[in-house]
Amino acid sequence: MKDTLTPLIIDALSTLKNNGSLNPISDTELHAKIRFDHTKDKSHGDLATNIALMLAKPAGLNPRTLAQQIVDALPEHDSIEKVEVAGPGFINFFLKPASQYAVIKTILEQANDFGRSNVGAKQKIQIEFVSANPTGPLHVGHGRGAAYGASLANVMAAVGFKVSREYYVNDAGRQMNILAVSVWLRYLALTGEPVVFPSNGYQGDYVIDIARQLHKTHGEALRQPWATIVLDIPADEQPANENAAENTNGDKDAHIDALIEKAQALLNTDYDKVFNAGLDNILNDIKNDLQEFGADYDQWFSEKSLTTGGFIERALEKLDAAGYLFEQNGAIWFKSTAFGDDKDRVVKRDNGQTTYFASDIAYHMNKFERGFDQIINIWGSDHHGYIARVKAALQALGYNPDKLDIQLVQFAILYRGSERVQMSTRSGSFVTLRELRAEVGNDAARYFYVARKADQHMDFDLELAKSETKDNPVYYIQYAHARVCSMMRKLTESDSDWQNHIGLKNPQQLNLEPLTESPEQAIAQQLSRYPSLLEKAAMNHEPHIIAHYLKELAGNFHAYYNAHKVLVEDPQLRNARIALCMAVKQVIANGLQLLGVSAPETM
RNA sequence: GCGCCUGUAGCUCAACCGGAUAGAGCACCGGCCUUCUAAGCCGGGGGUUGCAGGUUCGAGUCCUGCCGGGCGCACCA
Repeated sequence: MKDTLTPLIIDALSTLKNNGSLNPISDTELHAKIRFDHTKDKSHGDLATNIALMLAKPAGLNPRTLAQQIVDALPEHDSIEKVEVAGPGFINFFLKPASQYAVIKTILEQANDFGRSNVGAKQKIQIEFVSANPTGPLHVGHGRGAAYGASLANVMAAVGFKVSREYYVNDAGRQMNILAVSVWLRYLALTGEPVVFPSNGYQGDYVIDIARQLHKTHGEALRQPWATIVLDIPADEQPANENAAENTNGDKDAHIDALIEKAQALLNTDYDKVFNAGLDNILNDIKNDLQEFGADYDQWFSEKSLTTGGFIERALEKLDAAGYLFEQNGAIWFKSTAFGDDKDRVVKRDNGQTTYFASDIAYHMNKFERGFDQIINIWGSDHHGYIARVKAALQALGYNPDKLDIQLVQFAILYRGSERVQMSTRSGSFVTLRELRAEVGNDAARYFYVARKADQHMDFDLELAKSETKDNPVYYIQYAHARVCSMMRKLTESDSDWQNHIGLKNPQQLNLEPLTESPEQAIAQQLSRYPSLLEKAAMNHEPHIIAHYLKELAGNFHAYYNAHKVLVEDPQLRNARIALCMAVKQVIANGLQLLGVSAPETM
C-alpha cells in the first residue's frame, strides 16, 4: 500500500515544483524522505505521512499550508477514500475497505510464502552464533544466543538473504587441555588411583561420565600411578578455609599447567585419546542440544583447522608484510592501536605459542576469503572488548571492517520464582540449556529468549515460562492458532464440502464485502503490516519485533473471536469471516515458524 | 580510572531509521461460560520515560553532563 501512495506524493510534489510553489529538491532525495506510518489512532486514517513537516522549512512554508497544497495536487486513486490534513501538518490517508481487505486474499494465496520477499537480493550472509567452548554442556546463557541467532537467520533467509549458519568450535588451546586432564584424572580415580582433583579443573559431573566411558573403552590402558603424576608438580591453591588466615599456599594455574604437561609426557600418543574423548563427547552433546532446540547449522568450523590449514601462519605473515607486527619482551604484538584499539595485542607469546586472538584473526580472514557480503557475529556481551581488536585486524589485513557486524547479546538472568539462580561453569552448579528445555519446553524457551531486544538485559523467569495456564504469552499466541484450527474442524463436521464452495481454493474470488466490523478492519490492517515488519526485523537484526507483533495479533484475534461469531448462518458473511480467520492463522504460523516455535492445531 | 550496554506503570517489557493522547502482559478491583476451546473476552485504577540542560515545528528516541545497574579492560580461551 505504501508503494502505491509514494508515487502519488511524488506526483503531487512535482506538480507543486512546476508551479513554482516549492523549491526544487531532487527526486531521489524526495524518495528517501517520503515515509508512511500506520496510524495508532483510527481518527488519523489508515496511513499518514509527515512529508509536509519535513519539507516545510526548506520550502519556507507553514507545514499545514504546504500539506494542504500537496493534498490539493494529489492525483485521484481508487483505493483512497479521503485525504486530510491534521495536527501540525500530517497528511492522513483513509483507505477504501476493499483495498484493505485485499491482503486476506494475498495471504491465503501465498500461504507459507506470505511475508517472504527478495529485498536481501541473495546477498551472502554468514551468521556465527553460540560458539561456546566445548568444555561443558551449553548453559542458559548460550540459549539466548542460540535462539537469537537461529531466529535472525530464519528471518533474514525469509527476506531473500542467502544465509550460512556457523559454529566456531574452540577445539584447541589451554581450556581444552584442562578438560582433557580433568577427564583423565577422573578416569584415574575410577581405576583406583588416589587422585586429588585440581581446583582449576572442570568439576561437573559430565566429566565423570566421560571418564566412565573412557574407562569402558580403554580399560586400564591409560592408567599411570598417581605418585608419578604429582612428582615435581607445583602445589595447588587450597580451597578457602575460614579457619586459616592464609588460604592460598599454591598457584592453581601453575598447578594445572604442570599437570597438562605431565599428562602429555606420560600418555604420549595416547593423550589424544583422552583429549578427543572429552571433545567429541561434549561437542556431540552440544550439537544434539542445539538441534533439538531448532538451531541448525550449515557448518561447524574447527579452530584446530586454522593451524593445520596454515591460516594462522598466513594471517600473521600478511600482517607482518603490512608492517603491523613488532616484537617486544620476546612476544610478537599486533599494532592494533593504529586502528583505534586501546592497546596493542599479543599474537604470539614468548613461549612461541600463538594466542587465541591470533586464531581469531585467522578465522575472520578466512571468513572474508569465503566471500560473504555481510558477516554477523553474535557474541555474549562479555566479549565486547574484542570488537575493536578484531576490526583493527581486519582493517590491517585490507578488509572493510564494516562488513562485519557484531551483535552483542546481554546475559539472561535466571529466576526461579523470585529467587535468582546462580550460574558458574567451573563449579558445575549451572543450569544447562538442556535442563531449561526439559523444564519449560522448547517453544517457551525460544519465545522468551527472543522476545527481548538482544542488547536488553533480560530476566528469565522459569516459573512464568513453564506456566501452562494464563500468564504465558507463548500459549496465548499458540492458542489463537489452535482456536482457528478448532473452528475449522467444527466446520468440517457440519459441512465436509466447505472447501469447494467457500472460495478458499480460489482466494481471488472471495467476496470480502461482508466484512464491515471495525475489529475486522483492524485485523486486516495488522495483517498487511506483516511483510514490512519482517523486512524491518531482518534489516535491523531484531527478531523480537516479530514476537511482539504476534502477541498483538493474537490479542486482536481473541477479542474479535469473542465478540463476533464466525460460523454464522449467512453464508456470505460466514465465508468472509472464515477467510479472515484463516489469514490470521496463516500469519501466526508463518511468524512462529521463523521464531522456531510450533503452531499446534490443538491445545 | 577508561570503554561497551542499560535505566519507561508495583513487576516483566514494547513503542516502526524523531511524530499526534507513551502502550501490552502480570499483579490489584469489577463483570462475562445452556452459544465456534474461559489456556479466552470486556471494564477500571495505575506514568514528571533516573536527574539536569541542549538541538527543533515536535524528544522515551539525538547531543552534553551528572546519578544508579550490568559487563569488560591478560603473553586465558
